[in-house]
Amino acid sequence: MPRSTRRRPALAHPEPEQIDLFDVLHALSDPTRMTIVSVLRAEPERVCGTFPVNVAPSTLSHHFKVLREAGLIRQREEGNRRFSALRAVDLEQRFPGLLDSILAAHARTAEEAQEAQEAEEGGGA
Amino acid sequence: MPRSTRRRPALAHPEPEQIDLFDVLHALSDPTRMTIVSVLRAEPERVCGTFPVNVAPSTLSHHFKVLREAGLIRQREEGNRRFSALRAVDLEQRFPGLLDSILAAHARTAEEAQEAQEAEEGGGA
DNA sequence: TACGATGTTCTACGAACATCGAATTTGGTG
DNA sequence: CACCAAATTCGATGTTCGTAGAACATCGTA
Repeated sequence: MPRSTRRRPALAHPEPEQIDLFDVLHALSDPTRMTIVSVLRAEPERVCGTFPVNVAPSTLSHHFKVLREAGLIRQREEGNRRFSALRAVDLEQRFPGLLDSILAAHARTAEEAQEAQEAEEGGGA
Repeated sequence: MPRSTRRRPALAHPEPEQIDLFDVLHALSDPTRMTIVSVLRAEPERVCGTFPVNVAPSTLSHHFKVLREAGLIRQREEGNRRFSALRAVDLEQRFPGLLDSILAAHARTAEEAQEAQEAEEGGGA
């Protein structure tokens, strides 16, 4: 019996057909969580502590839990670290086109925010 | 100066470019509001009190306000009644494909709920 | 074994939210 | 004018949410 694995309770992930639309929309209605998902779309996996967000570790842990229980990300443990990955395939199967259109909308919003910031720095300072 | 119109303050609607993605997602993360939007997609306009939702009038009024301020619906007054319409064109311009994919996802969810109910009535009773 | 790093759980708190009932405003109609 | 209908605003209530600090668990390593 392996002693070094699964000491903590296994991470709960909903099955693809159990993913609830309202949970997904609620999860993505928070900027911090949207950032996490957005970053995760560009790379296969990432360690929890390396996301570009300004919140306390406990808060970040809470957000990961919300995303995981909503079915948006999958988390696996490796030693001390925890890797997160976007469940893009499962989400595409469950709600085709949904994630893409939301992330596209967010990318547009992010562009605007950046342009506004540049305009402020250039003209306001 | 017409006395019979615009006694109450004009209804506030955000411009298309002011529509915020997080406001939209949050607005649609509530089942009652999702139902309103879903119904509104199928017809051009509808009177407030005729939506198939089970909440008090004051609660419904609150939900309409959330939807309106998020930019999802447009409301106009006609006499005593208030008509609501989906801002499909504005939303498509602001976030292309977003509303369609969300409503498609909701339609799929609604189908499942109906099937589950039928299965329960047929096999469980 | 002791220590540091990573991440979680527990607890708490203020803000926001969904809900309702009562009172109010407005408009149509007898 | 009196009354009713439609919808809102206001006030209150209980819940959920986002946040952070403290304590705890786990792992790798000196």
